[in-house]
Amino acid sequence: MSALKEKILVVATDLFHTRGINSTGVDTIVAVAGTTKMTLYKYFRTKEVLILEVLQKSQSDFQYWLSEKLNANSKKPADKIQNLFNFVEEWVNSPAFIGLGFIKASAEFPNEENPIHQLSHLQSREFRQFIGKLAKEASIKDADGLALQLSLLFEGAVQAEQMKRGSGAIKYAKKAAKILIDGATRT
Amino acid sequence: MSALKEKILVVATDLFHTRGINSTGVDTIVAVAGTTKMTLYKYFRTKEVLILEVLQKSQSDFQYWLSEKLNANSKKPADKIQNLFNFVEEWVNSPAFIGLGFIKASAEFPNEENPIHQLSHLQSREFRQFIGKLAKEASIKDADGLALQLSLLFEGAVQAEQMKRGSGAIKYAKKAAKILIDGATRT
DNA sequence: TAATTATTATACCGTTCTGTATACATTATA
DNA sequence: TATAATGTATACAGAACGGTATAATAATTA
Repeated sequence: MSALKEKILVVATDLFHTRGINSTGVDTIVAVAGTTKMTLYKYFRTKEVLILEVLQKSQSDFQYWLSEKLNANSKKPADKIQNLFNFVEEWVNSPAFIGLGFIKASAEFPNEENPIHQLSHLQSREFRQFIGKLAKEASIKDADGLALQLSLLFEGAVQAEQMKRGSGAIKYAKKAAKILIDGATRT
Repeated sequence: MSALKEKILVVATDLFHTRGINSTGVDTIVAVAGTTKMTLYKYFRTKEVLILEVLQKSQSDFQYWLSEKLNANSKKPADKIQNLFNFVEEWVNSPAFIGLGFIKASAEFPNEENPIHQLSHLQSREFRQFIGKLAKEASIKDADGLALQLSLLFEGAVQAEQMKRGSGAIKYAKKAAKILIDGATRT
């Protein structure tokens, strides 16, 4: 990928999160990225395409980071699901944390027929399935049910943290997750 | 309150939720409400003031409805906290459900110095304190901790439901809430 | 009825928005 | 060195935005 295209993606990601998507104009993006609109529109046909690519990249970066962390820590399925929120906490507390793209995007584009909303919804579902897979590998009975509950805690905590940093939400989400996981494991 | 002012508030509330706040222009609001900009700007000094009043009304309406339901059902504190998510489920599944205003507003206005963001944050905190009061009255040890956890589940479930209606999120949130409440009560 | 108030109708201002057209400069490649 | 691709600079079109000015009309109250 072109260095300039990547720069635009990085800058747009940051601006979308700190100022909102609709409130960030392409003029601002190119100014901060140090380039021009002509170049931006060469790599991204429309602003909507740019938004979609930003969402894609943010989510795949996060999922990749999380998978690597989990695999590096332990190969045992039971450990993986137990460690999930430890790494989520690490992610949330890292300086690079800027929230979850698909939460904000789905709020700014509530129309279910909007491609951005659809992608957000897809990403939310995919992350839930990722947790579901962890739960199934750990031989948890109602794996999808637990995955849904953990994803609610996850999204709720991220929501709380992106509303106010250092809210302590993730700490209690972690405790709640442990209770729910242990309860589902015993069953 | 003037009938016209109320009509504008109702219409704006609906449009903000179905199309997003920034994506809804005042021209659209007055057209749907069947009035003119002159009238809108008579009752609301700026669009920002209109947004703030919409948020205020939505949240106080919901909180009032929930309090009434809880009080009508049982006066025992232990029942109240146990029934919380039953009524939340009723609210979410009602046709009138359009989501939580402060979640969307905080996403669209991420700047912490923005009055809309500040109000959203305040409302989120107030609702958590409302749950905290229920927990304290039910003599739960770590009442604030439980309140935080329940609010994460609540906001996560509402977030999921406003992303896709009938997602079943609230059903599993209810189950998770019961586990967390029972766990905190036994302690 | 007269005076006041509420509401409409409409045109407009200045700004910002996405997206494009045109011309020029730079860099890489053959 | 010639050719092609990449990027810059700038101006602008067309629409939508929030908000205001002015004048006319309808409803309320004294």
